[in-house]
Amino acid sequence: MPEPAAPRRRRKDARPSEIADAALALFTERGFAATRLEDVAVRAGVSKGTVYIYFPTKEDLFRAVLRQGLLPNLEAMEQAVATFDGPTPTLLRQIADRMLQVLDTNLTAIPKLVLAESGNFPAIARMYADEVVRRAMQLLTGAFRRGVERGELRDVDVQSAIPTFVAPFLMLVLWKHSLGQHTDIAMDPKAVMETHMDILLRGLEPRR
Amino acid sequence: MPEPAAPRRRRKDARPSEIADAALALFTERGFAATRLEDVAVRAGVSKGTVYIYFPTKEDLFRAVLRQGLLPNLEAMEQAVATFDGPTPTLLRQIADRMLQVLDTNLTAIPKLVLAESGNFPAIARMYADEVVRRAMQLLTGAFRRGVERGELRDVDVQSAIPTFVAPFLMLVLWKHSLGQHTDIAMDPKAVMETHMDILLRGLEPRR
Amino acid sequence: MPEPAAPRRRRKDARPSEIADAALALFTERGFAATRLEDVAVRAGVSKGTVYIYFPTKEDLFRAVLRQGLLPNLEAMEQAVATFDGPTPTLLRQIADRMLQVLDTNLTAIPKLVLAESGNFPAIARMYADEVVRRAMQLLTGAFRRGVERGELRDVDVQSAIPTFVAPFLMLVLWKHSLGQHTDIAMDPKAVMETHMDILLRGLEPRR
Amino acid sequence: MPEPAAPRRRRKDARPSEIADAALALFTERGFAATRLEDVAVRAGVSKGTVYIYFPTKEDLFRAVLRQGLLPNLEAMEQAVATFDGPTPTLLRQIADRMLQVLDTNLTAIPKLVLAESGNFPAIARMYADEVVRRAMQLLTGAFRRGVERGELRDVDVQSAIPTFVAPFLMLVLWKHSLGQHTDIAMDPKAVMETHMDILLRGLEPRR
DNA sequence: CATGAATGAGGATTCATTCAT
DNA sequence: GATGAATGAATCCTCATTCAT
Repeated sequence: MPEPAAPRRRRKDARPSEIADAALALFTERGFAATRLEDVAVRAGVSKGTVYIYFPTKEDLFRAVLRQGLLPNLEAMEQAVATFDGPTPTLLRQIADRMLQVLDTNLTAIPKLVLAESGNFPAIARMYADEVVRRAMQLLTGAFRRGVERGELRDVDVQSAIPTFVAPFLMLVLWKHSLGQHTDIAMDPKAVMETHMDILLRGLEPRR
Repeated sequence: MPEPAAPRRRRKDARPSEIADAALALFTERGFAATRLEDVAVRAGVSKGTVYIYFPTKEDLFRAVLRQGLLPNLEAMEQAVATFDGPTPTLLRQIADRMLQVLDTNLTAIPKLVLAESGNFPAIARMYADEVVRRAMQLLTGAFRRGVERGELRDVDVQSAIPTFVAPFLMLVLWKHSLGQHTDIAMDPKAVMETHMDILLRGLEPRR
Repeated sequence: MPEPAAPRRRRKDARPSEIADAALALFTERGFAATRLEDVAVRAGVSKGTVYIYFPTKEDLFRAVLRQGLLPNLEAMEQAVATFDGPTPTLLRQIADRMLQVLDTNLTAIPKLVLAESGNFPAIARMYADEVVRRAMQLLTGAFRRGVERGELRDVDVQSAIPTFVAPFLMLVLWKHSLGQHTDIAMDPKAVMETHMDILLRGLEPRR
Repeated sequence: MPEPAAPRRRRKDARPSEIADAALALFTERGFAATRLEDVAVRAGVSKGTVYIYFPTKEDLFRAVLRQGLLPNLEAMEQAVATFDGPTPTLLRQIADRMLQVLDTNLTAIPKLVLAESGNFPAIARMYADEVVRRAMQLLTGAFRRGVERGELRDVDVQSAIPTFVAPFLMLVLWKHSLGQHTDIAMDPKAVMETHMDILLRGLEPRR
């Protein structure tokens, strides 16, 4: 029968998201299994028990972490694409710029996390594939098709072209959260994306 | 009363690599922390104790897993590039083909593993970055530079162009070992690489 | 701007006993250790913190639970026996009837509780044995002895005969709070006590 | 990553039942919830982990504890009753004697345990009620009916008479494992059962 | 060499208890 | 007084590691 006491903070109800933020950082850094709930608590500035007030299990915390902040961005992009009106190459550049901005965000930790843990959480993998990957692909497929239809892009197999477009971005994202932390190999996001778009758009230029 | 000779185990020395293979598969699937030594043992068809005969600790097993099989391939490629003699676009296509072959290999599990665990094993991350990534980049940088010098490729920032070249392959590799297992979203490696090379080479074509 | 008087809580001082009642019910059902203070609070319709206003620790609550309601009944019986004036068999029947009435009371939960927790609370076990069991035995011993002296009961070893008299009642009490909740095996208290008294009194009839 | 070692015993495969014995003792003494697995381990002379080799969860251990040794005794008694051939009062005395022997056994701990935990384990309560209580009642009902039919016992409501017969025994059993441990109130099993059978059999004597 | 029973440190989870509001 | 968010000791359970056979 315990009996001690202790101080306490008392910060509004930002608690849950503070905890989820801390968890996202640690899960990304160490992986889900290797992260101790106590470390999450410490990083969020609360006690172990407090984490359990908001998240019944470690897995629930994991789910909450993934829920926060992916869809919003995707929706914004979908909106932007749907309402865009100029030439497709410009649209693609805009998307690339947007990605570059997201790179500075801690949201980029999520893909690495999903990738690393998909084997342990099939349900989450499925959810992510369906809700995020599929939608992102549709978004891009739409943009590409638009370009082809308007005669602004060469008539390639749109479906297969998507990876060429996104892969470098994904690579930057993963690099940032893995090897990039441990080596001095240069990987300048801005330069990479610029060169990438240069090559890609030239490679998609319609034949004269 | 003599006993019939019991059929003893064959290939006693294949043991270590059998164990490492099993470990690679499980580490990739579940991550290092979430994989139990016992499961590795079962998958390798040996007992828990036997694993310890060959690998003093779980981390040693991890290191052994990573050691097997990456360098050899890289060296072969370096050789191929060094001795290649035709036009650079052809060289790049050959490299891409080679990558496509590697995709069917269980070696592709390694990048995912390194990516997922780099946070927990900085030394390994460093090693991988230096021994594999750096070398691969030099290899490709060399090929690109050769193309530029021979007037077969446009004069782009070679350093920054590498990601555009490799990222789709990396993406296929990671997809195969993560979300690809849990969704029916199509991702045909052959088609992807073909379209990719098509766009890339066209995008790198020197101006006429 | 005056606010309408909010309907405040009535019976502020009924609180402690309401809480003790809730605790008795839950302790009996699940045992002391398996009962969470929070559940007691919920059942009593108050908050966790409120329980602590009245009972400094869980163990204090336990003690309070046991204190309520045992002695009063015992005293009443002692009084009844002391003042009874008719034939002893009738006295014994009256005692049995009284027991039967107590059976409908939630007081019967206490014996089960004491029984289950005596290992964890030796002090309470001792208290219960001395204050309740011993007194009850004296009470009954007195009644039996009176019967023997008045020639209304056979001359048996009074001390050893008590269990024969009370055990069926104890059994009904325990049954009610344990297996009786989970089976459809019939156990009709009235019939049992009737048959019991019939056998017992006949068995104690003095020889002609 | 732990790394220590430790000595080890190596006692045949009595392990499981040794552990179950230790658990029975502690569960009875303190209750299921209040017993720590570690204490069971210590008492059984093994380590915490070893308990889990044989019993996946604490609840499984609980079930195993209950399984051991109840039915065998019941079956033996059923056998004895079925083959008995003399006068019914003698049969009843034999049953009582047998109970008295069981009293010295640690099997008597089980009823207390079931009683205390039935609220937390309804399934077990049901099982115990059906497999043990019901069978025991049938056994005794049979014996009583036989007596009535042979004109050796008075024609009472057999069903309701059972409690009068067994309750004192049950009381001795419970007393032994609860208050009996904490008080000096005398409760001599032999004397109690003797007086009990004396009263009971006289009370059941058929009218001349 | 191979085995798998045994060990115990480590981490997830629960809940009695405190205290700012 | 009442509340319930916060705390952290206590406990269940897991699994890397050891070692007698």
